[in-house]
Formats: sequence, structure tokens, C-alpha cells
Amino acid sequence: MAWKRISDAVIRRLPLYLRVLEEVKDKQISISSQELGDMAGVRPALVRKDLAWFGEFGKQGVGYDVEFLQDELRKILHLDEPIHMALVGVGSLGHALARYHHRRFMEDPIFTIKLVALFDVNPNLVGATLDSIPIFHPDEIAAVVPDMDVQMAIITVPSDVAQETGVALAQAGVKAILNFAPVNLEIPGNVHVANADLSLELQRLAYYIGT
Amino acid sequence: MAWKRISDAVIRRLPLYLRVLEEVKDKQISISSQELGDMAGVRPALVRKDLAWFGEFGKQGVGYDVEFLQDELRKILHLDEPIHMALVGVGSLGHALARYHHRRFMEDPIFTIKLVALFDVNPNLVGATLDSIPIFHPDEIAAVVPDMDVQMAIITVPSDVAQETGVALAQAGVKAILNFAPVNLEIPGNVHVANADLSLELQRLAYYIGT
DNA sequence: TAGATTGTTAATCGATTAACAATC
DNA sequence: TAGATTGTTAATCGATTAACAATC
Repeated sequence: MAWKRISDAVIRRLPLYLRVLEEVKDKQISISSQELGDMAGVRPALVRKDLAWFGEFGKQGVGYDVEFLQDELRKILHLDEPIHMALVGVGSLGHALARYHHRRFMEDPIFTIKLVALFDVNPNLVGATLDSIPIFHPDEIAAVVPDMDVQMAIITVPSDVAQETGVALAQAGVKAILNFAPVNLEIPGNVHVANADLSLELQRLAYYIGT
Repeated sequence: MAWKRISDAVIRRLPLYLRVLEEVKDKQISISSQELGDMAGVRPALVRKDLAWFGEFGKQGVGYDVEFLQDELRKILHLDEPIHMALVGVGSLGHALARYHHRRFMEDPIFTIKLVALFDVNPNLVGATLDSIPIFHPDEIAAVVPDMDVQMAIITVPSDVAQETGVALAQAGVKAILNFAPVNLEIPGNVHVANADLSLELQRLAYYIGT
């Protein structure tokens, strides 16, 4: 399976397929690459090629068994068991994302990524909880991350401390980071960083108001 | 200039270059594609190719004049004059994004995308303001958008009303939408939609915790 | 069996990189 | 002038699409 590196473009579409499968799972037993593609906004040939990287999940003349494919995709994305996540920087954005994520987690039983720890330098927050999630000082990252088995993190700290925050998380054992700070993080080791810089996205979109 | 469609991959890198230029503009007069590329995380040849789509901005043996290139990139991205933006759905996420964006706008004079109107169905919010930005009922989109010259919008409404919200915005004349709802919007006309679905991003990242 | 749909191969398309003549 | 660096062309690389034999 992991003998060949699978491109990021492929991985990016798997959660899209997962969303479609969840939507149709009560209505039908199987789904064709045609239908799955239509609903996900992807060409059927590409759907088949994407899935074929991981195994032979379909049946000729029939399509893919919805629940089986759902299970397989969950396994591939490590969503078949709980994932622990931390969030560093409980400012206005961090606070909102924490609450938003927590509500999502509570409402949707198949959403397995759980926020278990928050970090902030504000002494008024340290020691308190938000939606019953404990808030620690960032100095405790090295201790808390292994302790709570945290594997992913969201960074919502100010730009000037984003880099050191990323490094601290990586050294503590975090494997994937979603970074909202408007800086390009340079993280050592094989830690995957995804950027979710709102202002960059808006500036990019501005291009299209003139077409 | 617009005689040939410029690929989205190119447009996506322009704000990155803009950020680098802003960072160095007090320290140096000109910058080479090598240095610009290093700081933006892009190969120098690609930097030159990207910029060459829009004109001949550099000087052989010297590089690019920082302020001149900044001006040109701002013009290309329509960031040389104020852009009015609306946000629909003042729930916890929308509320936080509005405040976050507003602070960014106030602090950073070169950030020209201004949030001028909020929309929400909650009668306790309609008629009030947030950071002095007025909150309207979504029924008023058709009237307010042309009135206030709104060109971009952020959607943070619940999934089940995201599609109709998008259509209403498009019909009112909005040209670009940043959608945080976990649905694939089908918007008529040449409206550009970018998705910023947090849960999709996290599910994608989860793949990398096992590598 | 006949019809449908997969998994896979080959063809196409598009984006990135390397190389270099032009020239500041 | 000599050195540096652009803009552009050709080569490479990777991702998507079309086509179809295999088979449920």
C-alpha cells in the first residue's frame, strides 16, 4: 500500500468521496463510479483510478458497495479510530474554531477527530476549560502532547510565534498541523503542514471579481 | 492580458509573492526571482514564468523593483482599490471570522478587503452591529448587495441553507464566494467559489498521521 | 446470456523545470 | 566591459481522460 507515494491530489479527494457515501448510505447498497463522481464533482474515470491505488474495491457490472467502501476509505484516512487533536492559540479565531469543531464532533458520530487539549499564554485562560476541554500553557506542549496521545494540531497563534509553536508541536510528536497563521512554517521531520490562511485565500479570490 | 485564461495555480501564488514583497520592501529596492522564490517557497524559474504572464516587470542583471512589482501585483489582484465584502451566517464561526477579519483590516493598511455587511436570520442580531458592521436579514441580500457595492462574500451558514444563500448572493451580483459550509455549491453564472471546509481539511490531514 | 461497470493501459493535457540567448 | 538575471523556449514530469478487455 504505502510502497508507492500517493499524490496529495488523490488524498484530497478521498474525504469528498466519504462525504458522498455518508449521504447515500441509507438510500442505496451500491454506487457506480459515475454516480459517485457526479456527486463529488469528479470524472468517473478519475474516481476509479483514485480508488484503484488502494485496492480492488468494486465489482464489474455493479459498482462499489457503499458501506464497504466507506469502511475502506476510513481505514485509509485513519478515521476508523479516534484521533486526538490540540489547538494552540485561544484568541477569537481559535476560540471559535474550538467551539465549532467541538459541536461538530458532538453532533456527528462519524466525525472521529476529537479536540482534547487547548493551549494559550493568557493566564486568565490557563487552567480553565472551554466546552470541558482543558486549557494549558504552551510550555506544557512537550508534556501534554505525548501524555494525551495528540497526533494532530491546529495553530491559531499570532504570526510571530507560529514558527516556534510549530516546532514545539513537531518535537512533541504531532504528525500533522493545520496552520491558520499567515506564515510559511518550516517544520523539521516528516510532519505534514496544511495552510489555511484566510487573508491569502481572500486576496486570491479578489482576482476573480474582475472577470 | 485577459486574452488567455490564466491558470488557478498561477493566481494562487501571487498573494504569496505579495506577502514576501511587503516583508522586504523597507530593506531593499529590488529582488531577484531567486530570492523571491526562496522566501515564497517557489522555484525561481516558476516565479519568472508566473510574472511573465502579466508583463515584463523585471530588469536583466538586476531583478524586480520591489515597490513597482508590488503595485503591479496589487492591480492584477484588484487589491489597488477597496473591495467590499459581506458575510452571511453570524453563528460562532461567522462571528469569529468577522471579528478576526475586521481586526486584520484595521491593523493592516494594505489589506483592502473590507467587511461592510453581515447577514443572519436571528431576530436578536438583525438591526444590531458587530464591530460597527450592520447586520441584516438574508432576505435583504438582493437589496443590500447592490446598494453597498458588495463584490465578495463569505458563507458561514448551516449546510442545508448554504446552496440557497450562494444563489441569492450570486443573483445579487457577488462575483466571488468563500464557502465554509461542508457542501459543494452549484452557483450559476461566472461566480468563483472557493471552499474552506474545515472538516474536509482535517480528514485529509489525518491521512498523514500514519506516515 | 446480455448489460453494466470495473481496473488498467495508452493518449492527452497541463504544469513545472532546465537551459540559454538577450540585455541591463 | 563583466557579471547577473531576465523572459522564453524546449524538455520533463505528473495528473487527468479516454478507451476497452475482463468479468460480475
